[in-house]
Amino acid sequence: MPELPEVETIRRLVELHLVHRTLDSVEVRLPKLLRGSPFASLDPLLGRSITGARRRAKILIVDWSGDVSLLVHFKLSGQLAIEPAGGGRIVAGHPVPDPNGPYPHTSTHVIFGFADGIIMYVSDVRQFGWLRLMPTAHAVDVVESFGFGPEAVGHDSIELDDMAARLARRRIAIKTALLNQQVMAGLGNIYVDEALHRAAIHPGRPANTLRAPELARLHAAISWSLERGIEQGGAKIIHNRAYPQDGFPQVHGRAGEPCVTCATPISKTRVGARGTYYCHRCQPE
DNA sequence: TGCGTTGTTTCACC
DNA sequence: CGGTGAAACAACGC
Repeated sequence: MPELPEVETIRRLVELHLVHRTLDSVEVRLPKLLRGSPFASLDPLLGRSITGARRRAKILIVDWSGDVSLLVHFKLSGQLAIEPAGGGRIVAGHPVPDPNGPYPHTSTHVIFGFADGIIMYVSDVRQFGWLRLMPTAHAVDVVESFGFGPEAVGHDSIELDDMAARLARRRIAIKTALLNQQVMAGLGNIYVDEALHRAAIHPGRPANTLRAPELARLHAAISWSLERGIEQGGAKIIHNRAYPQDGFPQVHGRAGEPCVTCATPISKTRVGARGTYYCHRCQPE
């Protein structure tokens, strides 16, 4: 479930709490999560400190002293929790299991122990995520090898004309096109539903049939939905229901709840085999 | 208990 | 080569 806003939230937490902290211990309880990693363990990080955290698409890049970088993909259910020196716990990413319960738990797979007693937990209920450790010089190449399109939000995000050109050569459903990270990078199943609702476009519309005003609305709506998500520190969807009530997300996970625009009950359907929420009145075929 | 779940890859094909 | 559509895959909770 972590999409761009959740990963960006995690990135900011790492930057805020962990930069310049030295790693005293690391325990990888589920080594298979290092799948595809050039280094088979995280031990090379011991004694090093975090120098910064970057993000490209839904990939987090944590840079360490000694010019090594840790790439993390949270996939469906990855989560990061930090217990700062002063106590308490800050959690971002997937909201399950209960962030207020005891840690580590059965889905906690990597535990980082930093100086001053700061602890960072990487948890993943579905175990679909991965971590890859590599020289920093390789990190950008590895990320580029995924062929991501421009970022969907931010200072260097995709421009309207570029987005229009990319969509013009596809006749697949607009929702499916927007989920393709090579078209643009960052949207997932939650925020794509939010953006299409905001832009009043039916998720099944062939991408190449959108007209100029619709493309302009969509471009603005994509930024809007991702920015709202970042502001809020990510979306909270538990068992296909959105929280808090009457909050954001406004559409995804809200089947049967009233549309914020017209009060029509939100519908649930499938587009490209993905659960899709929309308002059949605001977003006609 | 088999189904639902999503981000991503793979594959056959045009 | 690039787009399409469908299937597959990861593994768990309910």
